[in-house]
Order: sequence, then structure tokens, then C-alpha cells
Amino acid sequence: MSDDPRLYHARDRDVAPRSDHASAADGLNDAQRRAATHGDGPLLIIAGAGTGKTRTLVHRVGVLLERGVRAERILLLTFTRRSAQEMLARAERLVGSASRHVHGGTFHATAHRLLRRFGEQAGIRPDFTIMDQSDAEDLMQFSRARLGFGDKKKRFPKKETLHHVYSRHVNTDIPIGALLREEYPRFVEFEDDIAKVYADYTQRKQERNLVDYDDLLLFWAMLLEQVPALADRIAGLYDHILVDEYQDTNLLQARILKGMCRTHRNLTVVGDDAQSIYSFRGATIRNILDFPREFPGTTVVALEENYRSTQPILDTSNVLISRAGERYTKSLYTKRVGGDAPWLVAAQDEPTQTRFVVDRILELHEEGIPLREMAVLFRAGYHSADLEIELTARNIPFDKWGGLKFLEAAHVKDVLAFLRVLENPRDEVSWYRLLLLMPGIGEVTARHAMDVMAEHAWTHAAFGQFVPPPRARPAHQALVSLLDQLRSGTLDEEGAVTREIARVRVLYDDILREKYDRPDPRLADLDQLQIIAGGYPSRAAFLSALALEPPQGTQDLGFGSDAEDDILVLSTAHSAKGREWDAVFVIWAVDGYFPLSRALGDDDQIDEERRLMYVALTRARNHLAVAYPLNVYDTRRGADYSFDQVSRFLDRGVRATMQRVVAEPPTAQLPTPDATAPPVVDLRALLRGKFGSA
DNA sequence: TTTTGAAGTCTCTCC
DNA sequence: GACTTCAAAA
Repeated sequence: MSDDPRLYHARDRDVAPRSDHASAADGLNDAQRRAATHGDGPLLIIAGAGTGKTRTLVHRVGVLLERGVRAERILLLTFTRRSAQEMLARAERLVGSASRHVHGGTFHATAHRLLRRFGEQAGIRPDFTIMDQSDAEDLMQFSRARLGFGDKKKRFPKKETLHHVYSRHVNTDIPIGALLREEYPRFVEFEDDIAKVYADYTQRKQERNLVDYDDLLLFWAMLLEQVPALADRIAGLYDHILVDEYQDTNLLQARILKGMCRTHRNLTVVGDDAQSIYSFRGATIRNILDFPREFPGTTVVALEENYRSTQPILDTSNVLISRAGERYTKSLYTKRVGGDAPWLVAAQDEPTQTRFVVDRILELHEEGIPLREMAVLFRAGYHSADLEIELTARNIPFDKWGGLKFLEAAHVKDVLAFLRVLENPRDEVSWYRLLLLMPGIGEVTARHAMDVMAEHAWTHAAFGQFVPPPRARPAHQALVSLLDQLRSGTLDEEGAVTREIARVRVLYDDILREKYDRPDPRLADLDQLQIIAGGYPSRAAFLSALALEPPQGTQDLGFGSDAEDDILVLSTAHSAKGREWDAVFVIWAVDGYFPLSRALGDDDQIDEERRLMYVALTRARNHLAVAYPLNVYDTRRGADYSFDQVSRFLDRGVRATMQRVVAEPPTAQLPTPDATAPPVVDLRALLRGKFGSA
């Protein structure tokens, strides 16, 4: 729950004692020191890629502690759980255990903690369930259907679209109509109906005690802006607020920061406008560009000396980003000497590209670079499919970041639905999901069951009151007894959640085996889920943490990482942010892939894709290779083969900083068949025989 | 009337 | 390869 210490404090670990004479400001360059030792008042740190941003922030925390600021009065907001942990761990190494009580986490996790604590006084029941994005979309679908927009009289936006627009509206304050005109002109005519769906959705959430991601931020902002008594208490919790990756915050988050700084102005934000890559979720570069105006008297410090990459890699990156529109102009430089120009690798087709990357990885590995010091980056999760097959075939261990998440897998969500219904009997989304799993229960029966439960005020016994049609009776029976069994269990006991999942699986595993052709990997996922559950003190803590701090994938779960810690990383460019590797490969640098084709019409989106490419390139320390296949097998475009162009971001100027390499096609050629010779084996005849042609 | 199976339609990024 | 839409079976 909110007190789960793992989320907010640095992990306990051995700490090297600090010399009494050292200062947290030691070992920094001038600009970094200016930022770290800045006194009170707003501070904006413009930090280019690889310029020691994290280091500076960590040292600033150290300096604040040295000045006597109490750790628990410092709030460190980061973008991902990983960076929160990393920073707190580093702070602890720097200044010792004093830093252990610094509060750190993502905006959403922090909002969650505050809402559990203060929400009740603002009408939010403290036992709310957090919906992830797809849950929220499902709930939106209920509203859509209930209002009669499900019937296909006219093209009405899909639940994903409805949710996307809703979310953007909440995060950006842009009116619904404007969003529709901008992004979905064909739905402008439905504006009034869409507003009705949103009203229903909002009410539904309240009745069902559900909270979506956007609500977490929205309620936080509302507490600060509209409930003066609570606002003072909440803002009064902290004397210093530090925000990482500020370029990826949105208007709502900026409002929250403003509210949190009502009693003081000790706000430090760090960001790089050139790395803003989250506008799709409402992030706006304006936050960072307008910061000095919003907070008059801001001190601005720019970090431009790069400690990560070789100069040739920076040259390529600098030219690439110089094509972008509005930004804080800065040019990265390094004192590192030498280094090869990045490679621009032309490959005939995808297999050639794959082959090249794998061969080169092995080559570098031979030269002594561990696999974990190498990464392959791409625009979208599915771009690595061919590579994953090849790596598996050649026994190269890899870890994939981004893309399909463990928790988004249908079978994991299924099991969680049972737990969520126990936790919050009004959780309509989970009830629906769970009911549809049961044999003999379909959409109509499920709806009916939920109507009955609503009539009985969603009490625990309500489901038992429902009289199912004959076909569904065994399923109903089984469910009722399972839920009774689970509810009679003790809650706060060690390992209770794991045991609950085990009980659910007595029923669910059979359903799963029925549903999927290859059930084993999915059953293994559920084993993993039970293991993760073992780490949480209660069901509520488990469910909340899962929504806010999802494990990246099976490898994140503590398995494998010890047994095989030399693992290659495959990652989307988004998930790679904030990380660095000795050698980086960017694949699919092709127009339509990177940038993605759907961004092609829009200058702003193209700019964002360009920044994303910049993020990818600047992950590399010593070796950088950008590969593009010339011929693409792509059924989406109608043709089996299309001849593609190298990404527009690699224009003449950028290419001039790179060296060209031509990937050799895979050498293992099949022998050329002799068309005139008779077939050695007539497969068709064999096949006919196999089925005993009549 | 309800459920289930099959064909058809796309495919991003994350808290 | 996952999810929605459409038609057939119980």
C-alpha cells in the first residue's frame, strides 16, 4: 500500500562510509556544480544527452541534505520507476543512509500515495481500484454501449479513440471539440454524443469506485487547486521538489507542481527539450520552454559537456537534431578523443539486416564487449521480430524492453480480474471479464448478472442472488463457491496473495488450456505472477503496485538476471531513454518505420520522431551503427515488396558524418535448382497419399 | 436468443 | 499475431 517502502525509498544496501571532508558537490564540472549547489528558488537545468544529468540531480540531493534539509521533506519525481530507484541508490552511495527517506517515484505513484492518504476528505473512497489503460477503455466501452452508440448506425469512435481523446483532454485542457478537429475530423459531428459518453464514464467510475491513470493526476491537481485546507497540508509535506525528464511532463503535471510550490518556490526541474518524445500522452515542450516565465527569477543552467559518447557520434547526433524546430540551442561536445564515425549500414532486405547486426554483435563480443553493453534499438516493438528469431536460433540471450507487457497478456489480466473483484466488488470491468471466461456465459448473461448485482448494491452475496440460465448453472456454481472460499481466507498473512492466485488457478487453468493452443508459456506466466505476488503484504498493495509499477517482462521478475547477466538488450527507442550502452544498433531506419508512416503528414509529429531518433543515437558510447533494409516485404502496403528509402532524418548532412557500410547478404545460399531436371521428390504426390485421395 | 467459431482487419510510443 | 465483425450452430 502507500507504505510499501519499496516504492518510495532507496533499497537498503551496503553503503560506503563518506569521508567527513568531502562535499556532495565534489567531482562535478562548473555547470554541474552551479546546479547542484544552487540555493533556494526555481532552477531549470537544461541537460543534453549524456551530460551527467542524473549525477547532477543526485549531487543536488546530497547538497540539500548537507545543508540540513530533512530527507523526507524532499520529493524527487521521475519518469520511470527505474530512474527513481537508480537515483535514490546513487544518492545513498554519495551521502549515506541519510538519503534513505527522500521520497521518490513517478507522478502517478506519488499521486496514488497522496490520494490514499488524503482522498477520503475529498470524497474519494480510499479503497479505490486503479484501472490501467485497457481497463479504462473497457469501461468506456460500457458507457458507449449503454448510450446506444454500439449499434453500427453510423461510424462512432471506437473505445480506444474515445479514451485517447478523453485522456488528452484531461492532461492538456484542450477542449474536446478542438481535439476532434485536430486529430479526428471525421468525428467532429459526434462531439455532443462523445461528451455524453464521457459524462457516463465519469459517473460510472465514481459509482464503481474506480480510478484511471488520468484521475490520479487530476485529483491531485484538484486537491491542490480547489481544497485549500488539504492543499496546504499536501504542499506543506515538502520543502524541495526535484523533477527529472521535465520535457516529458504535461500541462496537468505543471499545474500540480505549481500547486505543490504554493508555500515555497524550491522547484528544480531537469530536462532536455531535444529529447521530448511523449507528446502522444499530452507532454508538451512548452512546459520546459516556458518555465522561466511561469516561475520568474528562475536560474537556468545548461549542461553541454557530454561524458558519454565519442565526438563522431555526437557530430552525427548534433547535425540530426539541428534540423528540429523551436528549442534551446545547444551543441554537445566532449573532451573524449578518437572514435570511429558511426556506420550507416545498407542492407538488401530484412534478413540481411538481421544477419549483419547479429554478426557484428558477435564480432564486438569477441573483442571483449559484453553483451549487456550492447543494445539494438527500433521504433516499435514488432520491428524486432525477425531479429528475435535469429537471436534465439543462434543462442544469443536477450532481454526485450517495451512492446508487449507481461501484465497486458490476456491470461494475466484474467487471473487478476478475480482478485480485483474480491478487492472491489463493484469493479464492473473485472466482473465482466471474469464472467465471460466462464463456459455458458456470454455477453447477455454477463450483463444480466451485473444488473442483478447492481440491484443488490454489489454486496458480496449479490452474485449468489443471480439466477443463471440453465446452460450457465455449473459455471455460476463454481464461481460462487470459489469466491466464497477466497473471501473466507485470511488476508494479511504472509503469502496470502500467492495462495489466492493458486486457488483461482484451480478453476482458471482448465479454462486457459481450453482457450489456447500452446498453454504452457502462459501457465508459466501465471507461475511468475504467483512469485511476484509473494513480495506484497496485501492484495490491495499487489494490485495497486501492478498498475503503477508494472514489471517490464519476465526477466524483470528476479529470474534469469543472476543466472545469465550477460544479456543483449533489445528495446524500443522510448524505453531506451536514460540508458547508455557501449555499442548501439538502430535498425529499420526507413521512412515509414522510423519515422512511422502515420507521422508522415504532420510536421510536429515528424519533429517528435526526429527527437526520438536523436535519443536513440545518443545512447551510444563508442560504437554506433544505423541499419536500413532497401527492400521491404510488407503486405500492409498491398505489394509484397516495396522499395524503401532510408529514413528522411539521415539526410545528406547527417550522412556526411557517417561511414557507409554495405551488409553482405546471408551467405548460406540454397543451391540453385535446375529447372529442367525432374523433381527428386514429388511433394504433392506425397501429400495426396497422406490424405488417402479417394 | 445466446454462444461460439471463423473470416477479416489492422498493427506505436507509456504511467 | 491479436482483436473486431460477421455468420452459423445449440
